[in-house]
Amino acid sequence: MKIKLFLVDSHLLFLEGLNFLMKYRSNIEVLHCSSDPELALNHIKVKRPDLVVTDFCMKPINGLEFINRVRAIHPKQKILILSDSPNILDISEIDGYISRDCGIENLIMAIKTIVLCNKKYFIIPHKLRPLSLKPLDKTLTKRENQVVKLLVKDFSVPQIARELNISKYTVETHKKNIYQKLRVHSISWVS
Amino acid sequence: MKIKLFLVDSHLLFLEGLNFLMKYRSNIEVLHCSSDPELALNHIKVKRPDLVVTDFCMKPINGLEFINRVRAIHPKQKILILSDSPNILDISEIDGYISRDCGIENLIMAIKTIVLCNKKYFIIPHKLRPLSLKPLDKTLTKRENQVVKLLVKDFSVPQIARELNISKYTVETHKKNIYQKLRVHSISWVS
DNA sequence: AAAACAATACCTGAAGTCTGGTATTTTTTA
DNA sequence: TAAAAAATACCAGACTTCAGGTATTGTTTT
Repeated sequence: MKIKLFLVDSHLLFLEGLNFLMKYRSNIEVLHCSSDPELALNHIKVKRPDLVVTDFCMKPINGLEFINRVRAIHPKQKILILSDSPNILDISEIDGYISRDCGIENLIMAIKTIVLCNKKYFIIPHKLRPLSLKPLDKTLTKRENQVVKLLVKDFSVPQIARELNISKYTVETHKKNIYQKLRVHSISWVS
Repeated sequence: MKIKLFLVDSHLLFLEGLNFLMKYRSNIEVLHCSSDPELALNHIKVKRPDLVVTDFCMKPINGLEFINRVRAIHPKQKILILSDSPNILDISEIDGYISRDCGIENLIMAIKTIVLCNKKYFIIPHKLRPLSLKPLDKTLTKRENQVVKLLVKDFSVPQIARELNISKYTVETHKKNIYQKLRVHSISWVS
């Protein structure tokens, strides 16, 4: 019985390479492979993978939102984050984290550990800061999402205020709320 | 006659996938494939690829330094940057830039355009800011490199001062010089 | 209709950043 | 050895960030 996988990663080139590796260098089956998390969410309603392997920094929905929405469909779905940057991440919410610096053997090891041994598997790089073991109970609002997207693009508060046609004080409030919700203390922890 | 390539990327998993794709899905030959830029520099002394395809954010030497050192060996070596983050980048120094978001067909197109048509090929994402068309004439000193490495890890000036056992004023001076040399105004333009 | 949520706006103080300086000591290179 | 480069240290002013508030106006949801 083959392990069945979903692959989600905004980096198409990475995704194509990984899909190809899985096909010809492992006995793992890729049920669905997409650079669009929305599309992946549609497919997960009908196909049940053993594991979802996903990037964290994605558009248009970020990793946190993606995880939440996967879990809204299948609450016990196993998820492995495959990323390389400092993320908002609550490690109690996922089944594993592995860096892009790792090799394919390591990834396959992670997948097998999670699916076959029913264990969690973490390789946490220096830049990653798992901030809390409590679930992030609050999700960002529409406006907060707009603000966070500009913040990670390195827009300053006055620039965001101009962009969204609101007061700089409002932007500061949103920023404050975003930090509280995501339990971070600087925007570099997000991007 | 096959196009001969060097692949350099710190993300081993990405590299392995790409190498595999090149082998079985194109008639491009990968002469050397490495996640260690130092190692690649050693090999480029004896093997002459048509094109070096490389990441920009690398350890222990960054993309800028890597390009400089490749050019010190072969001044006319063609170089294609394959990356995904906002970089210090002088586009006049390289032959192409392509994002990881692109597909394999796009990458192959870029490679062929550069090698066979002898043209430059750029797909510049939103986050990338090519800062100057003049070459960066000054390289960072040893100490400045130590500082910049901590800065991109999101260390504050006081933290760096503690880490390196020097005055915060010294760190500020280094930071100022780094910004001037790299022609940036914020550390987020580097990381 | 009442309660909860979302979006807006303003204030303050402590801390940090950035840019403009000056200036000395140590190390490297010509 | 003399000159150049690197590393060190300090100052000030304008500005930004972060965390702590308060408070009003819409918009959903129960």
